[in-house]
Amino acid sequence: MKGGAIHSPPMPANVPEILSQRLLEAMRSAVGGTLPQGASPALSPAKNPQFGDFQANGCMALGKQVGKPPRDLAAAVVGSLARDAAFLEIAEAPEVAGPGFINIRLKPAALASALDAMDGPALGVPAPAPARTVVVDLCGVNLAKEMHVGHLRATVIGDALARLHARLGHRVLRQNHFGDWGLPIAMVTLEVKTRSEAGRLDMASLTLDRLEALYRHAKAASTPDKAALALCRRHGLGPKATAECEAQALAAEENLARAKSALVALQSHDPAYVRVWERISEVTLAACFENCRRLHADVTGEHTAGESSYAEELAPLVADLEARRVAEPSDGALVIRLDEFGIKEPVIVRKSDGGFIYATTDLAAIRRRVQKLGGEVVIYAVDARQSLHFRQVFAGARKAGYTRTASGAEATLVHAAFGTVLGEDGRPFKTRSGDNVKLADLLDEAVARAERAVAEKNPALDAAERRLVAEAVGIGAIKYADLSSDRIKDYVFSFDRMLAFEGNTGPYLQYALARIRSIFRKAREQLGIDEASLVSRRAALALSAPEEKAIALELLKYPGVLAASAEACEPHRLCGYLYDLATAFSAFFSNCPVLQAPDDATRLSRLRLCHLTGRVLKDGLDSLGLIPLERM
RNA sequence: GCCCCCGUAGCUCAACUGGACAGAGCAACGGAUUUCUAAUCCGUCGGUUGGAGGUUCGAGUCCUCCCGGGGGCGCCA
Repeated sequence: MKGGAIHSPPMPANVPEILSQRLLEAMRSAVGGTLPQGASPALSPAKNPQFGDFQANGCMALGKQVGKPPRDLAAAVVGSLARDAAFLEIAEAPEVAGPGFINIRLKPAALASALDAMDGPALGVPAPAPARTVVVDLCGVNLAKEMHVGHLRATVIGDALARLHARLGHRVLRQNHFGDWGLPIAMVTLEVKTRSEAGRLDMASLTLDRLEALYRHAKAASTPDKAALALCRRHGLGPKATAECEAQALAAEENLARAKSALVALQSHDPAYVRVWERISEVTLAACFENCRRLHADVTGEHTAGESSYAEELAPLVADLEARRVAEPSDGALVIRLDEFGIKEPVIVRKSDGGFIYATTDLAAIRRRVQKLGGEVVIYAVDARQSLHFRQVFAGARKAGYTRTASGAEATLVHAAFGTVLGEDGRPFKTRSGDNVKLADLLDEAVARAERAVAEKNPALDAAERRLVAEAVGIGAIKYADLSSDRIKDYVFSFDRMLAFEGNTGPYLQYALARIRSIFRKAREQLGIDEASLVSRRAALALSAPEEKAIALELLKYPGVLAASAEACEPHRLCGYLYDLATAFSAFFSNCPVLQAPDDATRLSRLRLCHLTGRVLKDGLDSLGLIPLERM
């Protein structure tokens, strides 16, 4: 979704809206005047077709509030609705069921006109009131490190949340919090610099693969092998082994000291170090942006703010905390106590050696995002293992006043935490040797598998299109698998399942859309029917078959699902909805001939259903960051 | 030791934030193709929602305790 999203003007035929209004009115008269705070008809699509099209559960909650039997209240509500002309224009006289449910059946004409009203540019999605600025923290790559499945989730989920909010009409700013600062970074910078100066490394042809190896090497060389040393001492492995261990420890200490001075050099902008560091950064980000491009995730340089970009802000920030006594000394360090937020663990903002740590940077990031970028909502798509860290930092920022927006309101901070990606053995997803799986390799394999499937199922596609389709299907499958289950839970990574064409998968949704597109190609070729004219002529919708009615009701849910999915930061809700819609369409497709419909009116009506279903599917896929396909 | 998250069909996952008989896909079994992509659709089988209490008209969902799994707990990011 680019720039400003599209929105509906106030809709004359917003059926759920009207039903809710009439219900609320009826509830008011049922209690004789004033409703208690928060009373709502709780109107929702019927859970089961036998209960009608919509159900209102509000009378049961109301009964509890006003101390009256819910069934009596519901009976009174139903009684006054049965005399309400505005209500009866769109629905049959409602019924009470069970402990106080109100079941509502729409009149066929009302269903058709609701659908017709939805077929505008916005697909029934209202403009937000008010539109907000939403900052989304996503991706979070680290310098000199390959992206792996953890970054996959942070990127895919974060990008989907950004798209969802943008689709609803909010102003969205993506922020890729790039880990490019700190001691480990200094280590690898020093390593690269030393090798390059010794002529053993060509900076121009530096690859991320090579960088990651150097990073590991540098890190190992600066870490005393305590385990080995302990082993030598405990088991008396002989003077030679012990001496080797001690030598390693000594060397590590020296290397660590060198890394620390490299960090100081970087911090004081020593050009020789900065040049190397910038090159490493460039190589890392080039790979990151290439991965994001393939992932169809909108993350580029303009969305990237390195930790280094906060470096100059940290000392003043901490001084501010100290001056205002938000932070206090503790064992030589400076901490913010968070007891008033129910958090026992204080957050350290300055180490006893005077250095800053990641919590300090995260505070600076919150301050920038809220007070400089104008974020009213800041969402973090970050691993659930950082839950405590974010609770601390959010509370600390609040205590410091960094969450106060320009208008004086408190920004909403959300940790959209996600679980771990597991292999099919139920253990964290790793290679056999225990290393992280490179994201790029994962994408390659998904695309290769998708290409084999496409070649087999649709040999008619030429090689170039097959390649494009495979890319969209393979990558889409991975993304959808990541988005379609509750993000807080761990999920099991399985190529076979995610690339299946049955069940709640990306390919299944893309396929449903491709079938719709195919119908319109044939409609044009064989019958000369143009999709655009279909809409402009507002062909009448006749919803007689159960499959037609089922799709119509499903379509009407879209705006509500989109809003709920964004509000809860849970893309899987939208996924589940799109799967239901695609399923309803598939049932329709096999039972209701469109082009071969019995008469012209039915054909046009069904074509409009296809058109609207296709639009919602495409809009939904766009909002999740999957690529809709004309053909597959 | 303290804190957080998770536990739903053999497997992988849902359940609109407290609503009606807990739903899908896979697997197993049985059907549907002169028709727009069968990459599909329809049906059958499959459940003490980890356990025990509690709250209420109503609990997979909220509270308490237990069991099991994962994670995190100032000076790494």
